Amino acid sequence: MKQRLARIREIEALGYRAYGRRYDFSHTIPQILAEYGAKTAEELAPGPEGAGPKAHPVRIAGRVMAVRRMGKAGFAHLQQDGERLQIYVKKDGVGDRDYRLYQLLDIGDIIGVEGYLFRTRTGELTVHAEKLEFLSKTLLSMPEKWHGLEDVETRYRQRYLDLIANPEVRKVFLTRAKIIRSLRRQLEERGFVEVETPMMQPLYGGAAARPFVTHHNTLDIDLYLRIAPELYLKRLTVGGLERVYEINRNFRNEGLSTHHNPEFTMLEFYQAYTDYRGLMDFSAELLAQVAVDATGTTAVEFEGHKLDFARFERYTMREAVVHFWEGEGRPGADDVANAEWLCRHSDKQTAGEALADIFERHVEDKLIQPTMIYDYPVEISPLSMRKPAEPAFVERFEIYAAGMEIGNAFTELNDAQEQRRRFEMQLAMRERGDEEAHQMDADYVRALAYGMPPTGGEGIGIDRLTMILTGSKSIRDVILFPLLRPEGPIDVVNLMRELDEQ
RNA sequence: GGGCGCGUAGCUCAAUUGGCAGAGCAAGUGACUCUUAAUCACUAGGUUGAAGGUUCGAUUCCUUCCGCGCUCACCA
Repeated sequence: MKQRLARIREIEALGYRAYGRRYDFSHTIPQILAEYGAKTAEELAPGPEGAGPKAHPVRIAGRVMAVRRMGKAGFAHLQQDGERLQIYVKKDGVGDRDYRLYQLLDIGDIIGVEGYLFRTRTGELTVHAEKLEFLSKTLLSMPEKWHGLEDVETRYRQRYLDLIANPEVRKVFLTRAKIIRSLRRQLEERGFVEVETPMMQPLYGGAAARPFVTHHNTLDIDLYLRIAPELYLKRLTVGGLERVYEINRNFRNEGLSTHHNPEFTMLEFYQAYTDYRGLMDFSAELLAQVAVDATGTTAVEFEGHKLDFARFERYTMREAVVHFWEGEGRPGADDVANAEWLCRHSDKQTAGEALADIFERHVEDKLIQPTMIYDYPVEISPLSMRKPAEPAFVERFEIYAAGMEIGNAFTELNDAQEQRRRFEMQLAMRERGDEEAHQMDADYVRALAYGMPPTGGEGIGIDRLTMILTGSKSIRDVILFPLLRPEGPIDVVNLMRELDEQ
């Protein structure tokens, strides 16, 4: 770093700014590659009509990623938007001052180059430089040039380096943006309105999870970071926003794993006058289109499996247990409907909880193909409507792919009296020590008491969906800054202070 | 929280049974006006994650701690 700080003075002595200002480029590097990438040397060279040697003048800017110097001339690669273009700098071509600047370049510096396009002897599209401008100095050295940056911890902590060094990482996050854009566009086309509801909530609800707690000083109250936006969004359907959605963060104070980050992004949407059957059909359409928008096809590769979002499988939870059971003691349809059999195969208290438990242990990780599992036990679904013919079950389904849950949806319970009873059931569970049981949300019950239209609601985990559509096996690879333990002192700053004092 | 594994130069990695801590890239100096993992010569770069222990001697063996990864548990 000492050398590089000294180099700043050399750059300034030549009359350049080490930290430049505005640079009006004529093309981005990807634009040049797209526009001229297919042009031959002859097409770029001065034409017979006398187009002149500067037929294709360009001004570009980018980060220096490689330099090859050969005495009085040399090459460098500039990177912008994840793509690289070579420049050729010849002492005769740029003059002594710019050539001296070229000799001072470090890998990682950001420069502007004005010149014209040509092809080298080996055929690479290159900018023949005529004028250089210095735009920003790097004080630290870049990751190694052909292994890139591989240390997983550094990649997560210093994501900017990961993005510079590993172009495929950039692609993952661009795909994530496409997924979100596709969902927004499809929802907007169907008349959904995007809203924002509180992330700091006096009562948390809408899911079973432990919350983060924070404090508001002036009001002197504790607030919870939301575990789900659900109850607020349904208040809005009461208010006549019949199609609403929200894409934003939820926070759950739980363990970290390759499938869990404490803050994660959910899409939740609510549509009045439909039910879970309507949402199953809608989800299949929505996700198939997202897959196309993000990857160009409905069939994606994940961990060696071909997943086709154009072909959703559907099973009831009970069917799934029968169908996917492996090994000894495979149950029949009558077994999974039998409370005694269920309780014998789980240590849960009720038949419904036992069924869900058995499903999670025997089925969930086998749901590789995109699958919808429907008809859930009422015990684990305090906010969904019961099936009229089967009151032990609710009109709920979850979407699975690659062995992960990526969505959860149900016909919303809009009977205020029944909702009040369900909350009281949850309160009883809470008193028995279940930290994750729902709190009574009196305001929500009051909202329902004004009448909510029959409504279907759904949540889709954006991070997990992105994992599947980008082939990422850890959720940390699809979150730019995943939660890590704090790093401790960063000695670069101390070094900078010492060098500054000298 | 449990189990397994990893931590060596800025980066990517070596180091035999416990016997002088190394290479490539990056960096510095010099040569070179079409190179592309540029090449060639030379130079510098280390608290081997931390602390303790065993030993004549520890990157190597032991203990504890720190950080990270995988995995199990937890997590509709």
